[in-house]
Amino acid sequence: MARAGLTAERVTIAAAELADEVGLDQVTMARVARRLGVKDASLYTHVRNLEDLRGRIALLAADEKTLRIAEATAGCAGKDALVAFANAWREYAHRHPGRYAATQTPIQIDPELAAQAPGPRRAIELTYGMLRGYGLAEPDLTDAVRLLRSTFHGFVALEATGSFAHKRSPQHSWVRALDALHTLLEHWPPSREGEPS
Amino acid sequence: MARAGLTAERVTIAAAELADEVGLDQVTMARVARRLGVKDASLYTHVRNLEDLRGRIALLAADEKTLRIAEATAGCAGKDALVAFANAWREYAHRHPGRYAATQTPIQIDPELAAQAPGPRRAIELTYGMLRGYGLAEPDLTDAVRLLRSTFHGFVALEATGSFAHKRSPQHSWVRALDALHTLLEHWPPSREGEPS
DNA sequence: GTTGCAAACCTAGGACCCTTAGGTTTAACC
DNA sequence: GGTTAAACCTAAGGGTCCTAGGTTTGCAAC
Repeated sequence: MARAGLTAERVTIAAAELADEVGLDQVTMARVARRLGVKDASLYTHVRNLEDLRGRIALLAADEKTLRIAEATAGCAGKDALVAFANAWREYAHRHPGRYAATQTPIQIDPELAAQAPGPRRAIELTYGMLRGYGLAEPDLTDAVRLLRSTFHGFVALEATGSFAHKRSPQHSWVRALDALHTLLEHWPPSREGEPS
Repeated sequence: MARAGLTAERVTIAAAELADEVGLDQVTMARVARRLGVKDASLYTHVRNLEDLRGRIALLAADEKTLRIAEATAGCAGKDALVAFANAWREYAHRHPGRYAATQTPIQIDPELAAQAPGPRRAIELTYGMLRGYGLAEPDLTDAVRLLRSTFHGFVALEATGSFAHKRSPQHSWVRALDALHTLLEHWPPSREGEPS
């Protein structure tokens, strides 16, 4: 019988495809093995266990998402960059719900493996770069980055759980949210640190 | 042997406690049963299956969170209301990570059961009420509500997954995010609907 | 108090999954 | 061709979910 020619990466990709198709919690060793035409025990040569596999999906997703954002924002600045960044983020989450869900799990990722992944570091650079035009300085810059990431992630997460009732299209609210965030970045409130609250 | 006197509600509460202690994905029929001093098969008299139980945890959490927010915002207005609302949200997520995580699962909740839960409806009322002072009209009001919910949820979700590196305390960023959102609500950008984009 | 009954709880068991241990086959290299 | 490391397998133990069907319990009505 011809050998399947597996590798940790191919197993991860199969698992990621499965996650997008049937949901992350339906990603099981047995199911991934069946998709690859292999017995489940054979996967343990390439992947430590199910938790490790989930972590690998998360890292793959982070890398892919970062890449999409980098492509989308290349050459943009100001509000164009903000919109491109945000739309790339949301599109990735829509297109790959299972992969995206994997990024939401509390971290249990092998640190050694994570160190090799370029995604997270690059994502930070991209985000800070996108905000360069708004003229913020630390620590406001970090606060603004966190606010943006929170809003982007929160929006797609709520969308995914069906938390937006149907009155108004999420797409409309999304566009308006980006308008609002742009305005906010242009009028970032001055810090009152040190003052009595 | 004395009967345990279970009910769907008591099973749900035991499961919710377990979720907070060991994580939502560790909440298993067998484990809940052990905690209640009962065989796992016995739980099926009160709860349809594991998915149903998860849905019940989510509804419980939604109700509890809404209640905390209602208590916290009672008598507040303007920025005070915003801050009280947001802090109550975040504190609930911190204090009950497992319950909170349950609210993030894609909905598969029994509609009949969900209809009985007062949480979601009340939460919407509270959120709109909190924004009353900012003088927004529909559809901006809905967009603003969605933006706030996205940011609140996104922030605590990213916090929970350890996505904020340790450079700056999340608490600082949170306070600044609330400042920023308050400013934003006071200067909500005018709609340009109908204009060419 | 006795009887009846509905619900609570149990045992038994099948199907699936995760993971380890150890054997066999493949492919590549000397 | 022979050696070797890795890929892949079978076998098996233990855990989980859930159903089917039997007991027991506690209440309520006679």
